Amino acid sequence: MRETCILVDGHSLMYRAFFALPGMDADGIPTNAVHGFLSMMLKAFEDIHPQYCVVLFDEHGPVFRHETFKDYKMARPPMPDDLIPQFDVIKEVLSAMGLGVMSLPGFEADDLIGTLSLQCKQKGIRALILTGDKDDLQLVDDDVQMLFTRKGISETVLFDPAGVKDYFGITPEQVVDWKGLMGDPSDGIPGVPGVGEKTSVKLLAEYGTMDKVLENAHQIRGKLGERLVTYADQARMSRELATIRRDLPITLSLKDATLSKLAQGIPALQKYQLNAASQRVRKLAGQEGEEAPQSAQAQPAWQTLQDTAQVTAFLTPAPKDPVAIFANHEELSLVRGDGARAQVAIAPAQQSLLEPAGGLTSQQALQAALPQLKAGLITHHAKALFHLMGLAPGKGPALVFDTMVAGYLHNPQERSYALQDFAARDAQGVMDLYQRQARQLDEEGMRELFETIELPLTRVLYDMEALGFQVDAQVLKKLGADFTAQTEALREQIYALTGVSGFNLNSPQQLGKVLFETLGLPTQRRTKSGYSTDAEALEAIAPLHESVGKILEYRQVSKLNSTYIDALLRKMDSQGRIHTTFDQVGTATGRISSNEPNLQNIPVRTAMGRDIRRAFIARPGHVLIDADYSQIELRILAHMSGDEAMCDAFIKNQDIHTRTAAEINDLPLEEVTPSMRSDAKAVNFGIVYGISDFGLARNIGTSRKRAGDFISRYFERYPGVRAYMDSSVRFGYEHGYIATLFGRRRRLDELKSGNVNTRNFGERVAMNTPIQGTAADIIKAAMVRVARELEHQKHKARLVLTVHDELIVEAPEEETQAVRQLLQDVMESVIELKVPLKCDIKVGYSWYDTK
DNA sequence: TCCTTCACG
DNA sequence: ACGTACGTGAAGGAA
Repeated sequence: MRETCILVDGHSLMYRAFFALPGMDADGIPTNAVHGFLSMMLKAFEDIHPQYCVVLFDEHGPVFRHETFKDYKMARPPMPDDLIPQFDVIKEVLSAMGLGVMSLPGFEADDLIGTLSLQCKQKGIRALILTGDKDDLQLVDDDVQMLFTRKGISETVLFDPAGVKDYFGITPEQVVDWKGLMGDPSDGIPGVPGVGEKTSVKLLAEYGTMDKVLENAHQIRGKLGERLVTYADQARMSRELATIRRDLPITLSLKDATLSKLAQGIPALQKYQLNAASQRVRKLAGQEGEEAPQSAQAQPAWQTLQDTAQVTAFLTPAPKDPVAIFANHEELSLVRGDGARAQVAIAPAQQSLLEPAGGLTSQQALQAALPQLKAGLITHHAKALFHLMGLAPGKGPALVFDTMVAGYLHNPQERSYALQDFAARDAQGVMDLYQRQARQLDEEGMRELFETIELPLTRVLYDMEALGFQVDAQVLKKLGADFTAQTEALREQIYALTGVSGFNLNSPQQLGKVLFETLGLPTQRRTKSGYSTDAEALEAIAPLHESVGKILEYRQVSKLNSTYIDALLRKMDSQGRIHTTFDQVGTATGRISSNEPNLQNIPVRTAMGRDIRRAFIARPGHVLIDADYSQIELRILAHMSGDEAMCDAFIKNQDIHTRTAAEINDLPLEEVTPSMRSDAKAVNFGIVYGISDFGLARNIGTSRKRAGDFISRYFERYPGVRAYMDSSVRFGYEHGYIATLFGRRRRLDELKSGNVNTRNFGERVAMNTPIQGTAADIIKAAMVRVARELEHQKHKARLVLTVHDELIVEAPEEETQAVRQLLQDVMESVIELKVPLKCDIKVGYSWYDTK
């Protein structure tokens, strides 16, 4: 295995840690930054197990003017007083731990990192840069990776070249051009005023390099073009400032940077009362000592495979048992292609491991392994692995177990399902985890849910992602032009009507000032940071000033433009299709979510927004078939509560909102007015959410008392519903979790809280989750069966999207009738409840036409 | 990064 | 007395 040297940007990490953590001190010396710094560094040690580590610091000494541009940098904010003394503390501790600590007068940490990473490369050692500074992304290549800290100090992401491109939309080579254009105030780099992260990525995507951007600046329309011309020189200078040097007169001394003497730092850690760090160091040092002799005996030797033939040989004859594969893509699905390390463990008897090396990429290794996986695959985050393999739709190994999905079923509320524990971060670890989770699923009664729904669903979702949804770019562009014209006209009108021009309409803060201070309109609710300017607040004052209606309209149109037009156009592939990513482990209730782009919130409620659905189309010769469950949540409520009146309504196929209105107003169905039905509809929704009189009152705009009356009438007429809700809450208190009809669980820690609000929230969750979650179970089961039936019946039609209670299939025109029937039959029969399941099906050439 | 706002079920 | 409907993802501004 290749050796790894971690290069830490001490300056960047100390800043990150200082702002991320609350103040703390040891005998009057602040240590919060030291504490956070060590926590990040030790996390990297635990996860990666590097052999070497050097920490680099800035040193602002005499500067040689001819050597560097950096003394031209703008003034930076001064270092906080509490941070300054912490640098001496951290340097003392790091030196005591036997790690490398370096600085060079006149240079910043990133130049030292640039230089040392190059030296690592030359020695054949993998360099791993630990930093919170995006500047260093320019150093990333096949031998140099970067661990980037996010969310304060709690999370790191591993970047290789493909990961950089995926995440930031630019290549490592483009980083200096990118920084040059957008600047970085915290680093004293001016950039081009008015050009931020988004604009610079867009410019580089279009022109490739800064030089090309500046060459073509005069052709770029509007303010942006002007600024690029005016500030061209400043952009070029900024690029120089952002360029990291790799030729400083320093030498990497590996023997002065090993992790073998970590334990010697423990006294220094204790001196500053850094107890958590001290414990972790003890463990790291102890493990090293204990594990080494053991691994030489019990652990199988690594086989380094250089080409696909060796991979095939390694897996020949094809294993009779499922093969576990670990690929370190799970951090954020970011590390792909060359960067991903794939290991294969064959269970249970023959415990060999392999690691691709040399010119062999893990993608090639995985593809070579594919035909040999006849007994199936066990892995963590199979869907991402399928993408890595480039699996063809419907092809590939049987998925035997997915440890990420199993982890999700065990607790659907984890923030991340990345394999944290170092022991699990290899193929054997995945195999061990699988054994443990399989037992756990049995214990928790979720084996069937896992095997018949979630696991096969993974494959269905992969095929949907890979297939994508056809989009008509022309329709989007036309709409975008209309929207842009409208926003510009509205903006001018608003400036004229308010008498204030030039303020940023997208800023709630500035807008609030204009409406509530300049114009003196009555303030509505307040938010943490000022006046509330959301649609509800604006609607209340709309009659008082003509500008307010225009602002609402502006908001609507600019939202459509920024969220749907630009984003979707950017996501189209060469075939004009958009590939969302479905998150199977992202929601607390069991629903699937969709991201990058989110195709589950494409507008439908307003006419203007709904037009966007004209761009979502079927391929030539195909149609879209859209099937949605009618009132699935209320039908589930009827079933689970067994309430007689509610079941009766569905069995008689009555309109449930009309029936509810008739019940609570004590009228025959024929005498229900539209307004009564509308209120009853809100009550029905409220029931599913775990109703309160306050919430209902706000929603339908009535008094709290009247809302309360509605609710009591409702429970009088549907007594079974009340009994069911009570029993759900009681179950939650007794067991600490709540379950769906299919046994999916959600923990209810909120019910243990001493805070009433938290507990009330827990009770609402106890009422809502079984309903929302059962609906998710049902549509997931339907998806698995639909996909299976389409294949068995040799149809070419395929699922392309799911939106919670809706499935969309793209079908050849000639299959329309058959597939339409298939969808309806499968969806309505996927489970038999006390009331019928009903779905509505529409066919069209665009999603708009399936309304 | 956090907050506000708003698109969907 | 006190804050409230359930579940998501994305954009833009402020700091």
